[in-house]
Amino acid sequence: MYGMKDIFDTVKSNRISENIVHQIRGAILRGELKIGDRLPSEKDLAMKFGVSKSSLREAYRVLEAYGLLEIKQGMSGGAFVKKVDLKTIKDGLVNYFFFQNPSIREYTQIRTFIEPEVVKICALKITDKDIDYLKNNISEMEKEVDGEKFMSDLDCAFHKKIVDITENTVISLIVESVQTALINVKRMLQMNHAFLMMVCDGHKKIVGALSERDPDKASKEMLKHIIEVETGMLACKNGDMVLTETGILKPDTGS
Amino acid sequence: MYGMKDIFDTVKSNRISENIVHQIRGAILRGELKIGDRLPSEKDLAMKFGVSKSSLREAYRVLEAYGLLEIKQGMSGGAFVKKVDLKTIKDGLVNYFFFQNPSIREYTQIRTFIEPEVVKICALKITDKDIDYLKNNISEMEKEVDGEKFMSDLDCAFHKKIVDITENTVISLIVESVQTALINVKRMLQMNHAFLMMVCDGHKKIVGALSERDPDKASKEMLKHIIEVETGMLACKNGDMVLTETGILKPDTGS
DNA sequence: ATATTTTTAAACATCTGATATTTAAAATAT
DNA sequence: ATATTTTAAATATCAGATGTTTAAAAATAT
Repeated sequence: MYGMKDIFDTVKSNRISENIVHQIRGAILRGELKIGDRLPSEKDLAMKFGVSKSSLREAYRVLEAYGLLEIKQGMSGGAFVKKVDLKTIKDGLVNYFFFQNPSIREYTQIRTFIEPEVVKICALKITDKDIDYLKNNISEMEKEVDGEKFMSDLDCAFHKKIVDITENTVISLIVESVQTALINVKRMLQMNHAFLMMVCDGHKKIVGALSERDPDKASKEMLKHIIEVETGMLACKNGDMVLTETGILKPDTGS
Repeated sequence: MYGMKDIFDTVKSNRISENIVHQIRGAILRGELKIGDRLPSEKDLAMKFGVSKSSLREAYRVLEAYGLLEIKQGMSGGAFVKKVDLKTIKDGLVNYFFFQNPSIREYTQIRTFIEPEVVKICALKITDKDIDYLKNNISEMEKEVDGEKFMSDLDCAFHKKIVDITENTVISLIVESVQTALINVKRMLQMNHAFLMMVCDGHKKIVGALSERDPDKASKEMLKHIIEVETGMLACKNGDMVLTETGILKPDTGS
């Protein structure tokens, strides 16, 4: 008998709500319930399942937390099957990374693997309209070199735009998520004016290479930019420092 | 006034439970609540917040769905702050990818960016014990070339082991998640014996290169393996086919 | 007829309070 | 000491009442 332990999940809960969550999620993932479908009202479905309203409500809440349902109040309201959106996933990753607390190096490493390749593809597919968008993004950024909060959004939007041009939903998800997580790290650091100028400059060079439709040049500029950002972030905190659970920066005393 | 819309999130709900979720999640993410901390009992906290038990219960349920809390019944039970685990994230991604329904190409592309680089690092850090583990994994796999279900787990474990050697939590998360998502696609296809043999063969060559501590060779073998798997999967479904919402394979009529 | 306002009903949101079940610890018996 | 039983704290579930939201229907005014 080959490792039975690997086949079955350990049963830990017999909660009614979990059972219902499992059934409804299963129905969605099997395609029996489609986007926009309206589930029965709490009262009706509770009756049908033979459980109390509260148990059913909890199930609906969990499914809503998963991003699988949208629950609307009022007449012709109810629970509707919904496409899971990126925000749900990103929020989950923020929660995950909070405890994982990856180093700047860890974030940078994955970026150096993906984004230089992404921009290569991008150089071959990019349109003039896309280039205008990116150029506009940079000018907006230059106007805002003092407002870090706006910068973060523009920085995200820049990298998001580039990755979206590849039309690969998996890569988009990953790049955007890493970007979001990194922004959260940046927020903790006090980025100075020089850093923000450096970011703008890097973006300009990338767009320059993209305008020339030069994949290799774009790739090199992207790699340089990512490394520069890492260096800048590390410099923003003299010595090795880590983000602690209290959100305060303190020296990394090693593990 | 620079684009106010970008600063504030649109307020959509005034639900009590959501407010509580927001507060508790915030306290965790600010580090005011740490792993293992026990929150007050439902009754007590409901009193403290001045809300009903049911509203508080819903909040606890949602936080549990996020993976931030573990709720235990019985004496000295209650709600405990918990590190978000990988399963929570993976399940979320399964939900997300179900609707996104990426093509095999999209999965393969990201793999070709990451895993050949990962295995390079791996070649420099791998220990003899790690190699034994990988070799053992392959022999297990060879024993099971007929039991596809077991194969999937072993296949995942193989790639997981390699990525874990890099000691980069961000990359591990991504590789494992893509792997899991891909396994779900594979499950829908009827993988034949030849395919499974090919996987084993690819793994053997990768481990061979790793044993020699040859990063470039390992990288090339990994890339070859990934492309072979893609080709094999595409071959498993004559013509271009997609995973539909009903879980059935049908010809991709293009978009 | 058209536009505005009011009413209405369906559905979720919240509250109250009771009962059942689970579980670890404390008490008891062996 | 060990095994068993009891107990108490906490969640799980249920039932039913009341409040709030919301879109559609009805009534009203223009």
